[in-house]
Amino acid sequence: MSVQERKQRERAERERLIVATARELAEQQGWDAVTTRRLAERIEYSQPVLYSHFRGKREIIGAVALQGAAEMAAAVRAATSAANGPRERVAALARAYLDFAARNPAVYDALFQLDGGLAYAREDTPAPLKDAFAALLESLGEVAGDGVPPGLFTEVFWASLHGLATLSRAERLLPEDAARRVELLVDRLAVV
Amino acid sequence: MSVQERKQRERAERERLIVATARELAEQQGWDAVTTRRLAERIEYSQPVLYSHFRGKREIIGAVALQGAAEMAAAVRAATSAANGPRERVAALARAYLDFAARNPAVYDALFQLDGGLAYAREDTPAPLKDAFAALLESLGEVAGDGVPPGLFTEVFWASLHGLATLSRAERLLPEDAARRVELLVDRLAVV
DNA sequence: CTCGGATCCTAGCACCGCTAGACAAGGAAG
DNA sequence: CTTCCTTGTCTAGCGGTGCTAGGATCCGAG
Repeated sequence: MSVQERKQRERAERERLIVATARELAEQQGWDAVTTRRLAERIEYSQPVLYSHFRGKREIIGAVALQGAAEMAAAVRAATSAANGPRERVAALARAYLDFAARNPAVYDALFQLDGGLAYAREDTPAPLKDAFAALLESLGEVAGDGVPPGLFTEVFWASLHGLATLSRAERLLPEDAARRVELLVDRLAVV
Repeated sequence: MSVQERKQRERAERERLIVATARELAEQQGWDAVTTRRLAERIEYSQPVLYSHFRGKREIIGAVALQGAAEMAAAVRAATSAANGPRERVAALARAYLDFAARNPAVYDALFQLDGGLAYAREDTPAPLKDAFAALLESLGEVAGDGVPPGLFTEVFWASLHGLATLSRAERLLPEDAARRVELLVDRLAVV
């Protein structure tokens, strides 16, 4: 039995290697550069090995996305728990979110721009995604304002952050005003 | 000379055909289905003809984007000019923007999701793009609030709309709350 | 020691964006 | 009228993509 266990362990280890390598490659050269050939070469296996772990490239993107969702949730919680008062907590959340998106563009793309084959905003949404949304909701819910459902408010605030994240990275906004945009957004949206 | 003029006219006409066909194909089956082969087949010319009009696929996307920018600007202006009062004008703008994005997903992608080789938020930004931003600014500037630069406010409001547009189309938001999200956004961001 | 299943690789498919080079049409020059 | 040359278009092909069929090899079980 021990032999099978070892093999399973090795298999899981290789799967981690695939995901980590895909993420690394995407972060270095963009997702376009993550081809099955290059990925296979980097992990020092042949292409078909990838398909024994994942159905296809899409699932690999999805795996990176799930990893990223967990990290983003952690980053957001770390930032909010270090802040005092609802207003400052929301500002910290916004900064942490945008900072995560800017520092991990490939992961952010995997989460929200590319098709990783994941279901969002549904019952069968994977746990890490639900939890990332929950992390936002924890701090945003307390500034939703009277009569506004926390979930609805979180969706709006999140969408605004997402818009800022994607448009500024695509160089469609003036780069020098980034901080002031966040200030304005928090000031207006959050009810304190 | 008349012969050359006729040829120029025919050339311009064919270029319009290429852009229109690319847009149509993208709207029907998504941009992934817009391959140079399929596009060439649809316009009943061979592939290289495309490259005598555009540098490559990216430039074709850019051409669709410019066309879309003009239409979006017109749609936004039509909606705002029919509304009374700043608050209602902004609400009409938001609805028109999101409606345009929902009705023309491929064009919206060409504008803001894909790489069409266009420069944004710069001096050499093509006129239609500048004008589309101007169309937003005309109505949003009057609700920026004291001490907030209209351009900055427009960027934030636009980013929020963009976030709502992309996330809802990617099915990352609850579909039934679309209208309430817009209400909330306008209520909070606009100073009336 | 042999057998059989698991594991992995080579080779290849159909498609992609893009381009070199052949070829035909048509006006200009002799 | 013939020749030439430009202009326009096409066929064919290059190197790449995601993905897979089928053969080889390894290794534990009996």
